[in-house]
Amino acid sequence: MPMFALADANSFYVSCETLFQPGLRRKPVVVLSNNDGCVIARNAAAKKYVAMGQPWFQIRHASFPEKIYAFSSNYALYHSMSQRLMSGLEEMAPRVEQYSIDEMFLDLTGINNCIHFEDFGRQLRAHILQNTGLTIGVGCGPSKTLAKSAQWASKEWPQFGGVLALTPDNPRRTEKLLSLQPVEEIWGVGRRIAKRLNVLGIKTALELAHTHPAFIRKNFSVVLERTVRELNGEACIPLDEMPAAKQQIVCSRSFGQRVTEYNEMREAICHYAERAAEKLRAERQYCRHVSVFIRTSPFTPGAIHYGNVAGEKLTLATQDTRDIIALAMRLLDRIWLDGHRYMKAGILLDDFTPSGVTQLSLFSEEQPRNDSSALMAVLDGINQSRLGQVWFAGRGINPQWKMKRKMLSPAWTTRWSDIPVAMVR
DNA sequence: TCTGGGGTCCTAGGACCC
DNA sequence: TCTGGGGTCCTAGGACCC
Repeated sequence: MPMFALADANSFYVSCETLFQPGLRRKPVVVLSNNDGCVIARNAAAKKYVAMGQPWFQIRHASFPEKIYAFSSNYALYHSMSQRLMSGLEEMAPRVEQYSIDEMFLDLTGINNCIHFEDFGRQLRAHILQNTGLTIGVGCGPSKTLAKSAQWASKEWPQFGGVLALTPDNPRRTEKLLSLQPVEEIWGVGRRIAKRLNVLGIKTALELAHTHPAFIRKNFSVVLERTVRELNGEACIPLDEMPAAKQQIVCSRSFGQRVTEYNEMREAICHYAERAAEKLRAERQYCRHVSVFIRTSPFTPGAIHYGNVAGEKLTLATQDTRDIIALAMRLLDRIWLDGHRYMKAGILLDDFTPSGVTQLSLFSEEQPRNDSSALMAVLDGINQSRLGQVWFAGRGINPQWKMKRKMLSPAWTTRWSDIPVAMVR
């Protein structure tokens, strides 16, 4: 019988911030999305005042019984803390799957020959706390979905001390927990599906578990059918140790202020194209398809919302920034309309192949650039060295539209000049 | 004034083939 | 009355995740 654990950090982004400003730990703290747009993480103290996804401008001027501390997202810090967290977890289990920036599935099959699952969970917690300063929750179950449910419960009820195991030898306990879990809290059930299930009278995880899989498959999908089976302890979703190569790369951003000039938009698209090409090379892939999209804000009252996307296939697969910028510029020209106040734009690369020269068309005039890989290697080498930066002129210098990050914390763990100093008297 | 970014998988339907 | 059947490939859109 397989056994999975899910380990996940408590309010990860906020914890990363308060780790270096411990005085804020018990105060309400939130982390904001890019451009300081809306709330994407809250600690326990902030949960009673602020909803997930709530726009910051609504909160900033509202009055609360306590001051709410806000940080712009600092992904350099979160990534570096994530790496420490993940290597700490890897040390404790032979087979693991990193599921998100702060979550890891661990294969615990057979481990109960030596130690109880919950004792193991407590060891895991202590190990991570000591090595990173982060507090994690641990849920165990015979399927990934049940491990997720256990982890949800470990946070919902503090008396579990952040560790909870659902095991086949105690089915009553699993039933009890599932009867208390609303369907929208199940892993794989989002708002839409939850609504439809509620209409059918299925409100709790236990009620979903007791619904016939064939009925679910017919009326919903094979995905939800799998969830039903997983809730019944049947492991349908295996541990994925080697995540497959990416199938698409997206670079998109909302602007710090609206873009109305064509030249500004060109700079932005050029910048995103550069970033996307860099990511593509880091993945050691070549792409054969590029799309560009631009859109206005759907929230502006009165204004007509405009959004459009254009895509095109490349004759030759490429990972050369010059090819991707050139095509992106042509695509932008197809969808650009004067007179709109654009809020967001982006580029998407897909249709990947692991090597550049696939099959040269007999009649194609186009030939691959022979200096490409050497030049790109030099570009990436300089930019990764952190000693200097080079970029394509089309991106411009210090543009108006760049991201707002007014409340950014220092790069505590990734920049020498920002390393915290301990004062000893 | 002000509302995130980056992914995955599945399905339905159209185009096209013989 | 009744207007084929079966297959593949591609794309757009919808659902989900953090």
